[in-house]
Amino acid sequence: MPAAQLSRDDVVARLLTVFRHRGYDGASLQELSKATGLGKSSLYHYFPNGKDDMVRAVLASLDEQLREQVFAPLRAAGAPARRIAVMIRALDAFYAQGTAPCVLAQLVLGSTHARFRGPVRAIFAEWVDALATVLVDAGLARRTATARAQDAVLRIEGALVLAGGVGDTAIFARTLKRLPADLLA
Amino acid sequence: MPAAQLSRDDVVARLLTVFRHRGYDGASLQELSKATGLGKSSLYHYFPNGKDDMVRAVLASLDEQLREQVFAPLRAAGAPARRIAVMIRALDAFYAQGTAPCVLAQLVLGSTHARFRGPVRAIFAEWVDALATVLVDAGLARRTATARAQDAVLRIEGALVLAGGVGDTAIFARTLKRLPADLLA
DNA sequence: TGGGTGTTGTACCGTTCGGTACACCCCTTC
DNA sequence: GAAGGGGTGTACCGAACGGTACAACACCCA
Repeated sequence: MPAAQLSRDDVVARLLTVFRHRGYDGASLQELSKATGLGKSSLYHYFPNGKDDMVRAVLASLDEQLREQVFAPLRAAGAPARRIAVMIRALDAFYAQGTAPCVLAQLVLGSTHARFRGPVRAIFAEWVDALATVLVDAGLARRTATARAQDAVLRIEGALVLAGGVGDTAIFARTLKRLPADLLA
Repeated sequence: MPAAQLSRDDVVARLLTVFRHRGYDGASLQELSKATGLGKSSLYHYFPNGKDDMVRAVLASLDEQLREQVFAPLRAAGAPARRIAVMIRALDAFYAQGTAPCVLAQLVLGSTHARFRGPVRAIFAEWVDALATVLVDAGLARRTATARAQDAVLRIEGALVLAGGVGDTAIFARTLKRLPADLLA
């Protein structure tokens, strides 16, 4: 029950936006505090181990969010193309049309890559697996399905980097748009 | 003329390895000092504006390095497939088979994305342009050539992220391997 | 009405941060 | 061998860092 009626989920969501934009090292307690409206003492009340705990909470929340918005639809019944379309719509929103960085990429690069390896790896693995499931359902062999799923995930991550790098969000949009055809080809 | 006979280029190269692994915020002067063998005072002698100058030197060095090892071969005469192969060999070495992060991605994400936007954008743009040139030479229309060139660059960046994220460098290797065929298809 | 619990602001801790001042040292050049 | 200047180590600066201690608050339940 934080100050301004923020639920724990809301707090974690705000932490996410700081970490995804600043990275672990760039996210200071001061900024985290301002973004959540919680003083340092409250932050440490909810996250006793400081930034480390905050990132873990962010990753757990992200995992849950992706699970219901992306992985579950991907594994649900229905036409493969339709299931992929659901994922794409969710990703477009989550990454704000390519303007918002991926917190996973942020954590993989940087000095924290060892510390959060487990949860980060789990999310990526689950993502690839869910996507591969669709492709298997579409008739592809498991091996090629997995390879293509990896290619899709890696393209999304790369599109965020390149779009940010050249300042052209159309790159992200185009990458998303081409995904279904390339996946199901 | 640094302490241990390091040339300026060697110093910048060592700065690059720190920044690519730690990011801007994660790279402390202490680590930069240790990596180069230069004391803080010497570092500030060569780079009067501190980390900012160091990163600019790193980007300039990277630009030059890519120019001669990647962009020039890409634009040189010869069969398109051959030119692309040269690029791929260079990238495989530069990214240490997918184990070393990209400093450009590091700077695009993180809190520095505005500060170094210019040089980062220039490098990405030049890379895409050089690659598109090959594809135009191979007979593709300019528009499709550019789109495919962007796709290739973004795949490389994404492969580095995903390979790091799941701890599987084979993802990077496979991505590089498939590039020529996908590019020239 | 009186705990008790969860939550918070304030003040503070030691450390490290990026950055500076300066004396010194070596090596050249005359 | 004196003068100069590039290069360096040492010591230091104020600020910000991540993190803690603690007293007071608000609120619920008895």
